[in-house]
Amino acid sequence: MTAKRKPAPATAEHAPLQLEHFLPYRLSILSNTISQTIADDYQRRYDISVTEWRVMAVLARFDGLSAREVAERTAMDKVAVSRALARLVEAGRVNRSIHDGDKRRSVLSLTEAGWVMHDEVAPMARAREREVLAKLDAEECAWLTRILDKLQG
Amino acid sequence: MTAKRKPAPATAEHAPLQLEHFLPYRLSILSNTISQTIADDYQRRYDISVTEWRVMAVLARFDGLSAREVAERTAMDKVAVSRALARLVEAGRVNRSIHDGDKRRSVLSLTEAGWVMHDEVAPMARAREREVLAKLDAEECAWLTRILDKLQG
DNA sequence: TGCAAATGGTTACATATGTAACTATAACGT
DNA sequence: ACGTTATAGTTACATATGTAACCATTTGCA
Repeated sequence: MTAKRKPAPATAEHAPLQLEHFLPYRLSILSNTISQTIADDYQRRYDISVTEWRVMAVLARFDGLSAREVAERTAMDKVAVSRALARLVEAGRVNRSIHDGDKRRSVLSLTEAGWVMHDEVAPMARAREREVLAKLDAEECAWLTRILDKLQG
Repeated sequence: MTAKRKPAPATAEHAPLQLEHFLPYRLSILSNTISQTIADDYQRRYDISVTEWRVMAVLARFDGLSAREVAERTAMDKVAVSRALARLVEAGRVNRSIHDGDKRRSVLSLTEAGWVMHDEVAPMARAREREVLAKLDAEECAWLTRILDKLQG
């Protein structure tokens, strides 16, 4: 029977990565787990994707943005935003009109239905975030914020 | 001209999320940025995806795993692993044979070519991780590890 | 003016990913 | 031994995402 789970003989020479201690890998797992947990709350119920929800969240805060501005604020690329908007407008959650002085730009805002959905989803999202952060004490929370700031800056 | 960038009038009642302070969102951006930076180092050069690289990294450490065991160790689902393996075997980077006592199982290991590539990519990945962590001081690094442990546990 | 370059946005294509159904083999209980 | 159930892995389909090419409009400047 073949040897199993035994480190490869050549380990020392080859210095393989230890994925479970490798920051990019750990972040990726953590991020996916958390985002998916939150998305599970609303994806089925409202038939909406994470990217669409992000667009709505931005429009809830900043009324009248153009698609490009939405892209900036969500860190999505313009194609992804265009697609999300197509679905959101189709579903009657976002209103799209044309900018007065520039016919290329759209002017975007949530519809009444969009607001209704937003007001149901936003508290759920916040609650999930609290659940995650509940695993940390106040000091750890503060460090986390600080660390994220430094890593992203 | 339409008002722009002004918070929506109904902000108070609707309590929109502030994406830039929302943990799941921040993690997602950070994780994607870092993973993509590393992937840029090898994707073009070796024509390999992040998932394929992860499979190779695991096989570099644990010789003779089955596909299911690879899936466990990479936190990928079995379909993703199956697809990654198909490409890796095709490209001559991974060797697949059948388990002695169980014809369902595969027995996987890196080929010589797989090792060569591994030995070029692994140091680059580690170097990128160091670049990221260089933004933090020793204390912050220690907290980050501790926080990730708690969030994932 | 008027024409090249830039910008906002969409479309088209290729590739990636998730879910469910499927095949083959093995394990289990009678 | 034998039918049921579980497991390893692949295939098929639908959906998502990234890249490049594209149209329309606007800007900059000769």
